[in-house]
Amino acid sequence: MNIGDAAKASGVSAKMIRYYEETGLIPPAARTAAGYRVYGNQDVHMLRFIRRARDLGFSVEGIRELLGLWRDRDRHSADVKRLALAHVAELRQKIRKLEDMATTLETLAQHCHGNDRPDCPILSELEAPTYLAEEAGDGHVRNAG
Amino acid sequence: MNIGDAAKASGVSAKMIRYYEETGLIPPAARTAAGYRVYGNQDVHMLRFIRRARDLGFSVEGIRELLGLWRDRDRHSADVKRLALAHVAELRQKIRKLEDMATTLETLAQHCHGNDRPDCPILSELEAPTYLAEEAGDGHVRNAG
DNA sequence: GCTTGACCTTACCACTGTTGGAAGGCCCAT
DNA sequence: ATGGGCCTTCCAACAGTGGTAAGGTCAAGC
Repeated sequence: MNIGDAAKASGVSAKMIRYYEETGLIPPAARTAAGYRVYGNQDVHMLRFIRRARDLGFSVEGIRELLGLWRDRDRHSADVKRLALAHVAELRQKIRKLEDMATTLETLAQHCHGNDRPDCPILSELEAPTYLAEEAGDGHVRNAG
Repeated sequence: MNIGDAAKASGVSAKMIRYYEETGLIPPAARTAAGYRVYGNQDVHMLRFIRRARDLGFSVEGIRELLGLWRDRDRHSADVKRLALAHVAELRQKIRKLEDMATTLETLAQHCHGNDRPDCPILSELEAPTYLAEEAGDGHVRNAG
């Protein structure tokens, strides 16, 4: 199977397959005399595994660890679980951050008349934080002059 | 004021200030005879504006529009609001995606014994989707086998 | 056997936003 | 004039993907 077929079968683009090989995420594929990469069903299986891990938001590094566990028949499911839960924690943290942004902005937008006048609390906020105020705990310089 | 002072005063790193100038987000700074960039209070003001917009998750492109509106004394607050709300929608979409990932993974992890045995539903899932099924739309479980 | 076209190869560039470093110039204080 | 700290530009890197160029290869048709 050539790379194009493997790509179709796995849902990972040929581009990405080469990239994963180059960065060592997957072992180098066998080659034909002409230099074409050759893949078997086992490889497609692995590629699919990778794609699903990516769909779950794992980074390439995370996937690397996951793959190691996957290949290790003597793995402990505790290790897999730990990896997954750590990733969930990361995800949740990102979500929290994004939600803070969204709610702040939404509150601001609610207070914006949204008409043809120029005055807008969103811009005011960006000029000088009021709602945001003390986000990163660096004290209170608060527009000293 | 040199770039270092402007950086400290605005919370945008000197590196980033140069980058923003290079990419046209901000106008080229005035220069001394020696080529040093020179900034005034107005510039620091703008830099702070940018930093806050970034803190709210706006992309550089979004900030570019925001800045345009900010500078436009004849702006309509409706335009600002529209921009902000569009960004909120993007944010919420990202959040939803992330949340889907997190809950899926969490569910999987709950079913994982997390012991020293190798069998683990997380890896099984990555091998062949069951919970995930059709990722982007309805989360219909298809365990037809 | 030759052409065509689809596919493959490597090797770059772009994007997004930020950080880091290197090599050298400038400014201020001493 | 020397030293330290700031400034300058350029180059690389991160993650991950898309794109493009220039060329080789394979399978088919005529």
